[in-house]
Amino acid sequence: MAATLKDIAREVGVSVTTVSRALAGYNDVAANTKERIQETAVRLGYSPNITARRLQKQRTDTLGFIMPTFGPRFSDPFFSEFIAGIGNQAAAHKYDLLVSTHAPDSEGERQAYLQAAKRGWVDGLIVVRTREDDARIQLLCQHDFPFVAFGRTSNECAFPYVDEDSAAGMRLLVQHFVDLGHERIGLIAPPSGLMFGHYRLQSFYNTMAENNLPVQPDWIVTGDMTQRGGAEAVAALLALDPLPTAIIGGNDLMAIGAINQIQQHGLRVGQDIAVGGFDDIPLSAYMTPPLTTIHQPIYEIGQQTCAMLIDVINGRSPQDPHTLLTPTLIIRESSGTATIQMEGGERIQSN
Amino acid sequence: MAATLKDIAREVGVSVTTVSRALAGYNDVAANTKERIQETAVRLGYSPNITARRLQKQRTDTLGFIMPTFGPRFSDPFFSEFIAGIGNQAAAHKYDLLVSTHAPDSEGERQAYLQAAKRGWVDGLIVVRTREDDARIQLLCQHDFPFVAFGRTSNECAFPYVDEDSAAGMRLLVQHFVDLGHERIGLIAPPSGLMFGHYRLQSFYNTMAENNLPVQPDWIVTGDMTQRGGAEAVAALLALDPLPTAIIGGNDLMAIGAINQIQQHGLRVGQDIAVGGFDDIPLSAYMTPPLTTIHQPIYEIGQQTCAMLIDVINGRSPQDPHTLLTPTLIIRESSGTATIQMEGGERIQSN
DNA sequence: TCCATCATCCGAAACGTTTTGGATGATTTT
DNA sequence: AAAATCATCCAAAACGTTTCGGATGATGGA
Repeated sequence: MAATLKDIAREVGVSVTTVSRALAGYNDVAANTKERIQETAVRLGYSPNITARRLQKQRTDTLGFIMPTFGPRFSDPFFSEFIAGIGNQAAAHKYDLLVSTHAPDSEGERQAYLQAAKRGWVDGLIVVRTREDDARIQLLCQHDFPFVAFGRTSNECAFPYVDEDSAAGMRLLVQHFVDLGHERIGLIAPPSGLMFGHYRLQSFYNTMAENNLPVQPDWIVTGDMTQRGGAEAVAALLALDPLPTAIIGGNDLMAIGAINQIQQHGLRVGQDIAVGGFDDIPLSAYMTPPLTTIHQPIYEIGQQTCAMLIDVINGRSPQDPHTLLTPTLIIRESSGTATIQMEGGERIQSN
Repeated sequence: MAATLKDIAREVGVSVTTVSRALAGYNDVAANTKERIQETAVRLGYSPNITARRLQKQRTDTLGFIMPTFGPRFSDPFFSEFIAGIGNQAAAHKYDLLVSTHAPDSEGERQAYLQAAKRGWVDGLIVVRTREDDARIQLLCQHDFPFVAFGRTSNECAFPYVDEDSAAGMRLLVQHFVDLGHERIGLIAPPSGLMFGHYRLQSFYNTMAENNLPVQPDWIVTGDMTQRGGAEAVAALLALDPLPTAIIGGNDLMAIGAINQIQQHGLRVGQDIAVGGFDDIPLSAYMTPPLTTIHQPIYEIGQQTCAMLIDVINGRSPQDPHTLLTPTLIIRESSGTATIQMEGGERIQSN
């Protein structure tokens, strides 16, 4: 149906080789033949068969991204923004983006990574939500398959990554609350096993300790990164006596779920209980009260991760392929600066 | 590097053809040769080269999805859920999913569809957020390229689609408010040109008319489908005198933005002003107050659209490839049933 | 004994591209 | 006039797979 090089060659009365070289811009084709070839190509609506080209070039010009989704029904705004970031960057470098979804640590996920690591599916992979002792990363390292991760891991193998400095982010947030006079701070932690959760948890303990504040085990609960998870997890915190005066959500979604529950309990967020989150998803500014949170430039992270992967694929890996992004604290009303500040706390500004 | 059919053939001492046929399960290969071939394939870690297979079979086993994104920074939870829906369905049928992002109606988008319509990139496309007189659909129809749309359009060409019955959804919502006693209802409409916005707008007018309620032109404003857009657009409504007593957001994101602004103005949502949305994104249940909205089963829509596309690609197109999903009304506190109901309004239940 | 049938195998072509390593004349240089 | 250079072209191989149309030899029936 669609025109091929052979069709053009026949039409112009020249060999397939010449057509190929003319269209590719080589200079060993006479100006006027080149012109005739180009004219015919346009007339016939020629467009190269990408599959054939890929077979010949032994590369797919395609990047892979396997979304870790919890359950079929899911909707984390993180991913649409992240995909937009890698997608646009990929397109800018003439790469396609192949997306598939699998439950984290499932057999299906393992299979997907295994298939990807075999030659011919994609040229490289982007890995997100790294886990402690991450089986995916181990597998890719073993197969020497090009990939870049968003997030670090505890595996020993060296690999390129982009990561946000979770520890710094948590420190900003905890210190913000401590400076406002809070001493009992609850944490809705991400599920254990997630690397960034690990960093955040550690940093939570550390920052509290630096301020000579004790941490009750009861103050730490775990949620599954969804609003529902946040709402469910915060119940345990609201049952404590004395109540925590501040609660940190492991991500904005959980913080939003927590806010909802706190308000259902008749407590005022930002006055009775301060709340903070992580991510600065677009919605966080439109909560009532607006959510204090740690800003993550998700789109840019996607771009950088993708750009680094393309470098790796083309052998242009930089000497230190590790980017650690410094997060910023976005102070909004949910941390209650308006009220508590008057009691003598000093306001911390981010930059 | 990776093993090919030829490697196995050499190892076993048999032809490439035989290896291919043995592995494909044909019955013209002796049982014991088949066994030796399989054993060797495993030992060599053989996995077929997908590109070569695609070239030979003249199909890519890949579906395409071009996300219409407004601006680089964007994050509509709709898309992560929708992608999960089509992605899982595609995987179930051994299809890959190619994703790219383009601004709606941009030249880049046109190019992307043009390239896709040429043979060899993907086997079929999924089109979302259909527009009135949709250039993408026109182009695909012209090229006779397989696709399924989520949403209808005003183009005359016939094509398969899945759509939600926007008119019915809007009717449910408006009638709900009317039944609660509201007469001045504001609408933050989706940008003009979007087909579902068109249906919703028409249905808004119709339902108001059916209830013998006038509609002031001032009551209709337009937002860009983001929280920010909703917040900005609602300002015009809040400047009216008399104020609308109910406001409908063209989607949940805009409704949430509107709620935020209404509360900033010192008005109580659900008491002073009722608010409704569209989509029932997971977050809508966790607003304060929780958002009354029209539920869209986005994940299922993704699945159905994808399943239909696969049917179309394989020539199994059903006689009537048009699915219209009936939406349901989810009543929550933002429509103020708790208070206004006491004034005599009758409560409408969804099912 | 001869022919048909059957089980098993394989050569070659095909998919559409890129690339290698020249070939062919014409033009320039010596 | 011979040799070197140059511009232009192309045949064939290669990428790895599937499939078409037999080929081969063994087995069965007549």
